[in-house]
Amino acid sequence: MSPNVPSSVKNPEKVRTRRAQIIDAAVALFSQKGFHKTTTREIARASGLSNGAVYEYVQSKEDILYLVCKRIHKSVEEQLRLSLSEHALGAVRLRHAIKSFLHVMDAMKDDILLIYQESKSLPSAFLKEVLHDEENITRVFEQLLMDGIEDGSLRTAREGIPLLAHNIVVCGQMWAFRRWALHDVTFEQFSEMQIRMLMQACGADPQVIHGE
Amino acid sequence: MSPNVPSSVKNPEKVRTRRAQIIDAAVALFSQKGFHKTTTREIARASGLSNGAVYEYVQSKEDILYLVCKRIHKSVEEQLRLSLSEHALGAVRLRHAIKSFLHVMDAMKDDILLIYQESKSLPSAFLKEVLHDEENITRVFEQLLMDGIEDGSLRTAREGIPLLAHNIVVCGQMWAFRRWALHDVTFEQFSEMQIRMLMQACGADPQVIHGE
Amino acid sequence: MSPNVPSSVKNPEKVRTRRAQIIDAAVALFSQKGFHKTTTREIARASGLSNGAVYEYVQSKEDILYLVCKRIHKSVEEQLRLSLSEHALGAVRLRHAIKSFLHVMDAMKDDILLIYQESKSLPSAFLKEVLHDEENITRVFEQLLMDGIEDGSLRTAREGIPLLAHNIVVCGQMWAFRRWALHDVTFEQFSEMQIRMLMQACGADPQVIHGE
Amino acid sequence: MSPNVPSSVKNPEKVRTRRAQIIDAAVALFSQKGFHKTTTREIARASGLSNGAVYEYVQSKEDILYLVCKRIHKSVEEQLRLSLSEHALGAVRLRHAIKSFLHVMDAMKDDILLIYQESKSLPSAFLKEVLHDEENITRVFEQLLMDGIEDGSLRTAREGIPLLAHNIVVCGQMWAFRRWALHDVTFEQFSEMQIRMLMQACGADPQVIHGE
DNA sequence: TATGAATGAGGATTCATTCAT
DNA sequence: AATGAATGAATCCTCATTCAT
Repeated sequence: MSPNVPSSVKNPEKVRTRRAQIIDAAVALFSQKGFHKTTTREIARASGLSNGAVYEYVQSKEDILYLVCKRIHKSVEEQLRLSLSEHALGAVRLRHAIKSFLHVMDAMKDDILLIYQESKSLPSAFLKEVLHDEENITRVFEQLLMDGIEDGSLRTAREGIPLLAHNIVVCGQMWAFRRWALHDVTFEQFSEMQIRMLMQACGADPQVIHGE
Repeated sequence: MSPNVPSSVKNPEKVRTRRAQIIDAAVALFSQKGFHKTTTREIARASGLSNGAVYEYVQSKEDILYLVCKRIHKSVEEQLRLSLSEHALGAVRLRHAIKSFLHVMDAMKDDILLIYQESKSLPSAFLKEVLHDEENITRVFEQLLMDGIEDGSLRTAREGIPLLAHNIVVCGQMWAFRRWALHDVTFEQFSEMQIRMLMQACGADPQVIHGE
Repeated sequence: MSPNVPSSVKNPEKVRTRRAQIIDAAVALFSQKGFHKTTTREIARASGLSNGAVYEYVQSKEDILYLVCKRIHKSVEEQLRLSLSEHALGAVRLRHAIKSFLHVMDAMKDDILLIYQESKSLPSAFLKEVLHDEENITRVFEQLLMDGIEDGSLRTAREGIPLLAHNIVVCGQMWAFRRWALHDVTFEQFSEMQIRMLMQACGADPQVIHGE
Repeated sequence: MSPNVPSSVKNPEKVRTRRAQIIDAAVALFSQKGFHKTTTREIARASGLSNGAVYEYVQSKEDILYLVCKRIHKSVEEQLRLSLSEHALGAVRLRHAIKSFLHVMDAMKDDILLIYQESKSLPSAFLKEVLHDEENITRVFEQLLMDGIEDGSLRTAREGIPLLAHNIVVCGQMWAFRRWALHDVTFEQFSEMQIRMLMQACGADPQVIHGE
C-alpha cells in the first residue's frame, strides 16, 4: 500500500533506531536550510553515522525526505486522535478536536512548514502517500462533522462537509506557514477567533461556539 | 525600499523587454519543475537569450525568482484593485472584493502555487519584499473591513481585522495550493461557500452574506 | 546511422580540436591504466581542459571510450586503404595488403590492445558500431579474396572467404594482444611466416606465397 | 612459484568447498556483467556466503578473479590432456589434439572470453601466472609439433614451432572472442577449415590434413 | 550588447574492505 | 568460522557564473 523504503540492513530494531537518528537530523537540517541546500554529508554527520551508513538505511536523499514527512504526519495524527473527547454532542467534540489540533499545529509549527515547503520534492509515489496521510487527518474532522449533523448539534448541509473539514485543517496549518504575517496575534487570540469562525460556519449553537 | 535587481544594461526599455522574456520563461519552468530543478541554461534557451545575456539583465538565479514573484504579485494586486466596486456599503464592497479575489486566484493558480513552494529559496531581503507585497494585498481587505465596520454594515471587533483579512487571503490561496485535495469541489461551490463563511465571520447581514 | 556523440558546443571546428585533445589524452590513459581505473579528472587534466569543459564535448565517460575506439578504427582503415596496391593479380594485391595490415597493427599495437580489452565497456549501441567498423576492415580482405578467386590467382572455395578474411584480421590483431607470448619472435619473422601461412590457406601460387 | 591466495580459514577442505562456491558465483557474474561491474556483495549473495565470509577465503576482489582464471585454465588443460591420442604419427596426434582443443574452446566459450576481457585487471603477479598457464597449453602443441617433425610426419622448420603453436591456440580462442563476427559459420565448418589451414601450415601430408 | 565556451566547486552515491560480535 | 553493519575514500557529473571575443 504505502511505498516502502528499502534498507539493506536486516535487523529491524537497528533499522528503527538508525532511521530515527537520520530522521531527527534531517528534520532539523531541512527546517533550517531546506531540502536542497542540505547535503547528505550533513545529515550523516548530524545523525552520527558515516556517509556510507546512511545509505544502508535509505536509498536516496528523497527517501529521507519521505521518512521525515511520514514521521511528522504520524505524530500529528497520533496526537490528534489521542486528544479526541468523549462528549455526547458532536459539536462539542468537534470544537474540542479543533482546539487540540490547533495546539498540535502550534507545537509542530516547524515540521508543518517543512512539509509545506519541501514535499513537492518528493518522487510522485511518495508525494501521493504523503497527501494521503494528510487526507486521513482531514477525515477525522469529516467524521466529527458528520456526527454533529446526525445528532443535530451542527446545522449545516452534508455536501459542505469536505470543504469545512479542509477549512479546519488549513486553518491549523496556516498558523505554521503564515507565522511571518501573524506575528502580532498571540496563539490564544488566534485559537479563539478561528474556533469561533469555524464553529459558526459549521452551524453550531452559540453556546457551543463560545465554549459552553 | 524594495531591493533593486541591478542590470549591466543601461537602456531601460531593453531591460524591460528582456526581463519580460526571462520572467515568462522562468514562470513556466519554475511551475513545471520547480526552482531548483530548473537550470539557468534552460531559462536562457526558453527565453531566447544566450547564457551570458541572461546575466546582463540579472545577477543570479535568485534574482530571477524574485522578479517572478514580483510580477505575480503585481498582477494579482492590479487585478484586485481594478475590480474594486463603488457600492455604498462596505460589506457589499467587501463581498465583491472577495469574489473577485477568488477569481483572480483561480486564474493564477499555478503562479500562486509557485510562490508558495519556491519563495523560501529567496535571499532574505527579497523574501521580505515578497512578503511585503503579500501584506499589501491583505491590506486591501483590512481597509474594506474597516470601512464596513465604520459604516455599520459589518458587526465585528476592530481587533479581529488583521486575522479576518488573513483568512480571506489564505482562503483564496488555498484554492491554489490545496487543489489536489479539492478536486471534487467546483470553483463555483468553493467560491459561494467560502464567501458565505467569511462574510458571516465578518458580521455581515444575512442579505449581504447571501449576495442581496 | 552511426550513433552520434552530442556536444553542447556548437562551433564544429572547436568540437573537432577539443575532442582531439580529449581523445589523445584518453588513448594514453586508457592504454596505461585501463578504462575503469582512469578518472574523468585525469582525462581533463591530461587534455588541458577543465573538468567541466570535457563535459561540453562529451556526455559521459563512455562517450570518450567510443570516440577513442572510433578514431583508432578510422586510422587503421585509412592506413590500410591507402596502402592498397594496383597490381594486376588479386593474389599479389592480397599479399601486399596483408603485409601492410600487419605493419599497421604493429604500429598501433597499443591501440588495438585497448580496443580488445575495453570495448566491452561500451554501451551496446556504441559497441555495435565499433564492431561494425571492424567488419569494414574485414571486408577489405574479403574483396581482395574475391578478386583473386575471380582472376584465378587464388584457388579456394568462395564459401571460405569470410573465415579466411577473419583469419587475416585476427592474425594481425594477435600481434598486438599476444605480444607477451610472442616476445621471442621479431616482427619480421612473424610477418613473413604468417603471410606464408595465410597465402597458402588462400590457395595462392608458391611464387606469390613467397613474394615472387 | 604460482602465487598463493591466502585464506584465514585453516581447514583446507572447507577452503576448497567455499572457494568453489565463490568461484562458481563469480564466473557467472563476471561473464555476465564484467569484473568491474560485479560487486563483492553480489558475489557473496550468489555464492551463499555473507559479505564477511568471502573475505575469510580471499583477500581481495582481485583474488577472486585470479581464482576464476586459474580454474578455467585448469579445466581447459585437463580436458585437453585427457583427450590426447596415442596414435603412432605425430601429425595425426596433432590433428586430433587441435580438434579436441577446438571442442573444448567451444564448450568453454564464455570462460575464454572472460579471461580475454578481464585478465588485464589482475595484479601483475597474478597476471603473469595466468599467462604462464596459457603458455602451458601452448606447450602441449609445441611438443606435438616437435614429435611430428621428429617422426617426419610434419615437414616444417623447428624455428617456426612457437608461432605455429600460438596460431593453434589463438585459433581456438578466436572461436570464443570473435563469436559476434562468426555467427554465420557453424562450429563444424569452422573446425574443419581451421584444422585444414593449420595442418597445412605445419607441413602435414594431404591425407593427414584431410583426416586420413 | 551579445555570445557561448570555460570554469571548478560541489554533491549524491557506491563499494571494497574491516571489525565487533 | 560466520555475520552483517559500518566505514569513508573515491568518482562521475552538474550547473551557476564568468569572461574573452
